[in-house]
Amino acid sequence: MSIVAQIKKAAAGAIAALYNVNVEEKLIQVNATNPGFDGDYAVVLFGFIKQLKKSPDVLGNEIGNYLLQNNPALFTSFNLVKGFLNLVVADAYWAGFLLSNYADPLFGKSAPNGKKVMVEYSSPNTNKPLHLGHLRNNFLGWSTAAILQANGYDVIKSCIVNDRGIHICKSMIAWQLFANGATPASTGMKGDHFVGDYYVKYNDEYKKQVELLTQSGIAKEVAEKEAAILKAAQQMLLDWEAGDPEVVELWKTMNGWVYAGFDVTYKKIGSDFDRTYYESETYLLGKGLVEKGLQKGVFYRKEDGSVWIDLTADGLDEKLVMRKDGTSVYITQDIGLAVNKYEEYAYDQSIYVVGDEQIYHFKVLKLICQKLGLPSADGIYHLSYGMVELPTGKMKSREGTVVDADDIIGEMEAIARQKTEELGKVKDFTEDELAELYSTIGLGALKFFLLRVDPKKKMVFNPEESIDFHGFTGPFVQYTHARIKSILRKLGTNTVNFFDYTDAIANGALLPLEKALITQLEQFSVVLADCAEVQDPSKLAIYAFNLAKTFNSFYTEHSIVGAESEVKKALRLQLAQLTAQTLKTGMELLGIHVPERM
RNA sequence: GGUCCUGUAGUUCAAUGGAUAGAAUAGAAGUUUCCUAAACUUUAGAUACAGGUUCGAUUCCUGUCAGGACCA
Repeated sequence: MSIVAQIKKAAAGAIAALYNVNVEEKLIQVNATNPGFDGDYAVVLFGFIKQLKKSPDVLGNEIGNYLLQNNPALFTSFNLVKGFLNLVVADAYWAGFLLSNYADPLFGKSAPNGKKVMVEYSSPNTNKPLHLGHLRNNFLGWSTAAILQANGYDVIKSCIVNDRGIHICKSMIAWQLFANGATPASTGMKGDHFVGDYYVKYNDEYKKQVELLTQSGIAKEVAEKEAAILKAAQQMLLDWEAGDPEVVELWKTMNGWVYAGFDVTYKKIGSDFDRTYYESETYLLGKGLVEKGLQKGVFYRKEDGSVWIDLTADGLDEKLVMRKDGTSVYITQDIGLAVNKYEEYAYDQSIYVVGDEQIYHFKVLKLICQKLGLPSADGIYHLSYGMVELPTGKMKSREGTVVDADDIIGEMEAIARQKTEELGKVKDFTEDELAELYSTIGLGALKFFLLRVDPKKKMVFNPEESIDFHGFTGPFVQYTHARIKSILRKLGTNTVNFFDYTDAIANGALLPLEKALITQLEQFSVVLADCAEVQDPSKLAIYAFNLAKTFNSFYTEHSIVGAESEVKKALRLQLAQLTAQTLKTGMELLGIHVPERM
């Protein structure tokens, strides 16, 4: 049990014993004692002074004395500052904690809890390569899945590929018109970039055609609908839906190119999926549910034949679920897919990692599923994240300000190389080892940068700052890990006698930085559980950074090799070992590797 | 028109209703015969505005202003 949980339990016990009042442990506030005051953790008393009709001082003294008498192994003293009961935790307790955990490879993680969670993330369109926004999605989705898994959940990672629709038809038509049979192989291009270029070409041509039509006196709104290339793309979509063999063949070919490109990027960034859905296989799924909804009276049909649901009573709008021509809309497909997923996996929760522009969409999705009485409904959860913006504003593909995923990864690796060469610390590495290190550092910087911010908030990607490897960054944490591993290699944990030194740890034996490090390590499992509960990896990134920072201060101040006693040497070595292990676990859960040397 | 989100140092980000609002970076000043200086130490600098609830508000409520997203 964490120290905070133990204090809550002990405080609740004290109140029950002293005043015969039952207080829920959850309602007892325990904070870290502020620096400048004596103590480790503080029980906040304000909440009880009314209920127990005692002044903070009287209450604090009574509870403090009771805690001391009944938990002599845990607390050594207390003090009162205003309404805060500051408790000093015994140094021997901290030492005992360290001794029993320093060698545990599963430190911080939880046993299986029997709950099944599906995490859907990435969900690319197949008409263009991935960009920075997709990276935030991928990193967030992968990391959330990993964190849930570490907390005992059975996790299924899934992906829905938007492989059909007007967007891919636009690339297809442009390829037919302009490519002269060129392929990724013939041009030496990565498939997703190749297809993306034809999507750009489509838009250029479309603009040109609209321009020409407008000049010939046609109104702009009409021109935008009548441009020949748009008509051709729309026709192609109809042909695709009708199963025209030639169109389907081209569609398969071009999607194949894109997948080959995506595979390279996914492998590079470490995104993987247990189950991949394709929109071309799921887009008809929801149709049967429309009939069911009509029968149940959840949906209604308008005069023109279109089908709607009225959500105004829930503060939303009326929402179209089927067009008058009988084709379904996005929301209908999503309902169908949700049902499908539930039938396949019987999940407790289904998390959708999707941008915050779709908050409304997911509200509607969940609500409709609930009204239809689907068992898949209540587990639906939209993990929304904010857009990634540039200092100049939003990324706009039309203005060419989109940061390409492959480009930015390449840039980060190049900087890692440059920096590594400047410092010259790994001159004995082979080419393969160097390449791996550059990838570890470059991707580590990028992932950390995108994950260190609360997912819900939009964030600004400033290329100049983001490529910094100093301060609150991935490489900072990686460097701290490498440093510790260097010490462990030199000292060799086998050569040190790890005797049980708890008896030798008198109160006050731990120096401030030793204690700061050990208390921070003790919080790891709590932080990890909290990350899973609120589905927010940024807390883990912040924790890892703070832990590394504390270690660096400790490292500068106190020698491990030249410790003043055998007890301190063993203790500090274990501290270093557990810190390295915790940094590694934490970073791996963010999808970031930590190097042995850098 | 309606719904929702966000406003914190110059900048990018923190802070379960709790003590003196933390970091990073940029700025200023330092640290290497000593376990990796991608490090460490010191320094200056912020809660958009106005009310309300509370023993206590960056946090909750109302309004204003600013930025953003979505629905038809």
